Amino acid sequence: MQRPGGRSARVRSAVHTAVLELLEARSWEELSVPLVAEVSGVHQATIYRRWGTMSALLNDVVNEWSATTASLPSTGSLRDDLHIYAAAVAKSLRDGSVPLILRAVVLEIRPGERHRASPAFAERERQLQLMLDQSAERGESVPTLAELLELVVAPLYFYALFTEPMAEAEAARLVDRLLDIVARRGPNTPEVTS
Amino acid sequence: MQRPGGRSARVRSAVHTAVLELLEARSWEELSVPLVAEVSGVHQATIYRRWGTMSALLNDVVNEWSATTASLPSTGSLRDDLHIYAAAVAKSLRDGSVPLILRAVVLEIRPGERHRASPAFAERERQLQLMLDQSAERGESVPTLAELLELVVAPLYFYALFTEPMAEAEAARLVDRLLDIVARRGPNTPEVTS
DNA sequence: AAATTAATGCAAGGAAATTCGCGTTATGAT
DNA sequence: ATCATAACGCGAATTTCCTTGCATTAATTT
Repeated sequence: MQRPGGRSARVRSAVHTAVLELLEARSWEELSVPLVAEVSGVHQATIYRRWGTMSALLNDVVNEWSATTASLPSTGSLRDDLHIYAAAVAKSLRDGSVPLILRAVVLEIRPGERHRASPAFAERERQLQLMLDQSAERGESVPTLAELLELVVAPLYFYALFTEPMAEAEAARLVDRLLDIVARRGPNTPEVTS
Repeated sequence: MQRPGGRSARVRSAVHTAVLELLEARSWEELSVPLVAEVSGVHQATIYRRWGTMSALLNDVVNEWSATTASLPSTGSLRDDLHIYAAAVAKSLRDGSVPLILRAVVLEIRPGERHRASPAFAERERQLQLMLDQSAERGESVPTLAELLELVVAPLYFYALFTEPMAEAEAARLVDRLLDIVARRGPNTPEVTS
């Protein structure tokens, strides 16, 4: 019989908060369970028993973070929705802690093991597909999810990881290019590729 | 007075080889200096003295690897060059050890510190810019470096990191889309943006 | 509110990682 | 060939990380 409420929830929250604080303040390699224990006020043994490894703890933090991230906009116009979404992603990627969370996701990749999308991204993709579907029902010509990922999301993450996070204005440029391609393909939406 | 040759070079090579072996064989978090020492036959203390941390060692391996990577193609046709390049990147991203090296690059990002492109990428970008310049001199209409990065390189890395590495055929699709955009913009190359 | 028992705290113990002192090897200069 | 010393090997000391057994707290059931 599990006991998710009360003290356990408080401990979980304290540990998560401490991890996020440390991710912003210290460098990656000095992040450790004993440090998190000290900052959070939770005992080491508790953290080890509940999460096992630093890596698993990071993964939990990432899932929590993605779940509580603001939901997608729904203005009735795909163009507006995408602009808002792209700006939000660009902003979050500039916020400091998010690139570090990204590193946690990257660390979860195991060699050999064919890794599906990390949970954080799976949820995001589901929401994006929903946005596209709703737009299609309104009769707009919509890009595919793959196009959205490749032309908007991928560049945002690429720059954030390897060079400098994009400015929000630049992110808008990505959306415009995507919609430009879609528009040129034809305003009347053909059959959806099954 | 430094002594880069002879034994030092041999030690460096043995350690690098061991790291690459371990990156392919074991999971990320069981990678450690003592393990590298055992596999390479080089003493722990030597590794600690020369590289300091596992992270710094990984960075060194990455730089070495990028320096010895095959140079870019030069067929006389930008389209062919790009297809070959994209296929090569896609292939290397499927090869197992390279995604792991990618992680090393990502891990080098320090909080706060405004990170420019890592040396490995800076060199790659230089080579790509050269390819584009040569094509422009031949009178072809060329994309900008940013366009090439955003439309071809970014999706390749995005998929490799967060879902599944792309197949080489899919990579070709990215190149076609890029060239399609460039062609529609006008076959006559305008002034180069300074 | 009494009872049951997850979940945590605590402290000691063991395991792994990192550093240090010192003797040895062999590179590069003379 | 000889010399000075950078770089390495070795083993021990030290620090840090992780585990384990037991006592305590408090969430949940009755």
